Amino acid sequence: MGQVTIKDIAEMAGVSKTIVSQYLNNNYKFMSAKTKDKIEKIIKETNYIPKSSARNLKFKKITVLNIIVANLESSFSTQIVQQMDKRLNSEKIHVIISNSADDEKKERLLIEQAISQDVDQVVIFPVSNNPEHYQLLKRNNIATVYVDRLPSEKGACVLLDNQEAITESVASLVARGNKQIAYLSLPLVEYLTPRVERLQAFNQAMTSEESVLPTVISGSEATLKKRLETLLKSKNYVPTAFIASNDTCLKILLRALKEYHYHGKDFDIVTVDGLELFDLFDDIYMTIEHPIAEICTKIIDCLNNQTDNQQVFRFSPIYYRRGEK
Amino acid sequence: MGQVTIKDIAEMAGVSKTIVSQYLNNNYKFMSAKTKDKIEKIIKETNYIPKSSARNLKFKKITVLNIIVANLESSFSTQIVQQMDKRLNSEKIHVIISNSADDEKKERLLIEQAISQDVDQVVIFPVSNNPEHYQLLKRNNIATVYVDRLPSEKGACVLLDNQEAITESVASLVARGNKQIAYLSLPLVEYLTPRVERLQAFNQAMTSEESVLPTVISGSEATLKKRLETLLKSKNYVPTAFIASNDTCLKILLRALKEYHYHGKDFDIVTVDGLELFDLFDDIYMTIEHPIAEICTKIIDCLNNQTDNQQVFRFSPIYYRRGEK
DNA sequence: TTGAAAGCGCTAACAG
DNA sequence: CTGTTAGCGCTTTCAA
Repeated sequence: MGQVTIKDIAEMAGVSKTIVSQYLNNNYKFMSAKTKDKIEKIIKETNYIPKSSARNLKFKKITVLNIIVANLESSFSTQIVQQMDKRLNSEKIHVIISNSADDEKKERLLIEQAISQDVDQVVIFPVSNNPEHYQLLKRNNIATVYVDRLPSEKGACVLLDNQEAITESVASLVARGNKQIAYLSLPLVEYLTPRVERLQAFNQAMTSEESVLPTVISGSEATLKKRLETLLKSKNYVPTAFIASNDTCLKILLRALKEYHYHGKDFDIVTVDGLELFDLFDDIYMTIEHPIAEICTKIIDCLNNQTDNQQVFRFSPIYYRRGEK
Repeated sequence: MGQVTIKDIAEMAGVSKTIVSQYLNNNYKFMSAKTKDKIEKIIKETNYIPKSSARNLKFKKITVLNIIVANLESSFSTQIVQQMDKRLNSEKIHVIISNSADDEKKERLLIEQAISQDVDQVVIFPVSNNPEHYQLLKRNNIATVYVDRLPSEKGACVLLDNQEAITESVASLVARGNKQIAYLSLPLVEYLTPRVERLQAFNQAMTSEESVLPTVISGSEATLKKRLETLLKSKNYVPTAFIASNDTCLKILLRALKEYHYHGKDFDIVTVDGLELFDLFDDIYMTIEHPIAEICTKIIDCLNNQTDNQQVFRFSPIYYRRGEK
């Protein structure tokens, strides 16, 4: 008993495909109650589910939204995915998720797959600065929203107000009397908007804080770890506060602090993302989170009003401070 | 410039659709070099990408694998997803990910969507014990592999050897001289295989350890937290060791220990999953992980030899012990 | 109320 | 080497 089709249902019900099709589209007004019941019964029995690929061939019936994340392990990504999925996935909209794994080639493949699968909407965490990828989406009339990173192509984009987040971080740390602040970042690739913007904001904030000594440490995970070790070992200068520009940096920092038995020595750590560690380490003075619900609302808005909303939208962060709860 | 189709390409190249179709299927043997070049050029220029929905309508061309996870935040799930995706996603196989969010209704919807989208293979972390859901997959000839939980329906299933994992945990803790061991679990719903099997293994291991006093604490996250607090506050009896039956329990435990300033008081914690916290807390004596690569190999094997492999496959855990590295 | 026919984008026989 | 034709599963005119 291979795939059952509309033809089978029609034959079993003793009607034509047309009637069954009407039934499938909840168009009962021309149908006798008897016919309707009969079709309903047969569909139930056979577990018939129409193929959306066939339905969409001539007339678009089902909207498919493809969320392409760059990193399945980042909490920001999974929160966006979960929220979007929860709000949108339904009989009418199918939400499918893909993972580009921070790989430019993979991203290209996924975009091509999206097009070939006749996807209608894409929400993407871009991993390349190759405009060609994104032009493909546009050419195929796919409504697109970029998340977290400014696209090389004109389009709707949502991201954190990085400037505000870091400015506030510095202000908080200074207000608490810190004179030596270290800033941790992954490699500063030019098109990785959050990294670049956050560091810029840090440097800018520092220019007006003359009494504070800043240190910037950046590099791959391994490099970052090494540099941090060097810093912590050099007994002459150890910062009193750290800014982890994302949760990966935060974890590296916490490991290093533990290894050098610096835990409990009263540091002030501020981090962007990584809220789940907030409750576990007193050293984390403040965690900065993305306003997920708000961002998703805007994403949905942009998907539906693609022409009006070809801009960049920045969102004020949410601050979790120690003792506030 | 809406969707460009095979017809457009054929017209632009001055040939029939057939030739273009042959080109698309890498079937060049009947084609003049000139024709081939012309088609190639036009496809490049127009960024034409054929629709797999149309290709698959009559003759199956592209395989679609749908991974349905129950919890996007569990590291086991994301690791499986990433590994599977890395190994399989290609021109010939599209891997799409969905999230049932531990919701039975959602799972049903996703299964129906998979069928309607003409998915060929499903890898699912089941969330219900409703056999009907899974029969739907079978009826539609979808190759299915269940992960982590025994299905209510006969089929291929891969999961951790929970018995071995917990037996080994207890043995380790006892060998280290622990006389009071507390076991933490989320609610013991009957069809949540890992929870049930692990607790059974714990109870069984305890029957042969007469000198050890076991405590079992289970419940929802909130309940677990409360019970743990009660336990830690009652100064008369505090365990010397804990077994966290998964990473959610581990986080609750670590929070509770911190809140009561028990950190650094030399507990022995063993946990299933949650390796990322291993380096951050000395109290974690051992972390038990799933052998992801091995499991994925078996999943792929089962997908491809569906008829031979309708059994349950259990995998020996990987143990990370403090000081081993 | 219902059915026949055309067509969506694509592939594969089969003719030329 | 290339084109014609039929058909995949479904929806929608349009006619009965």
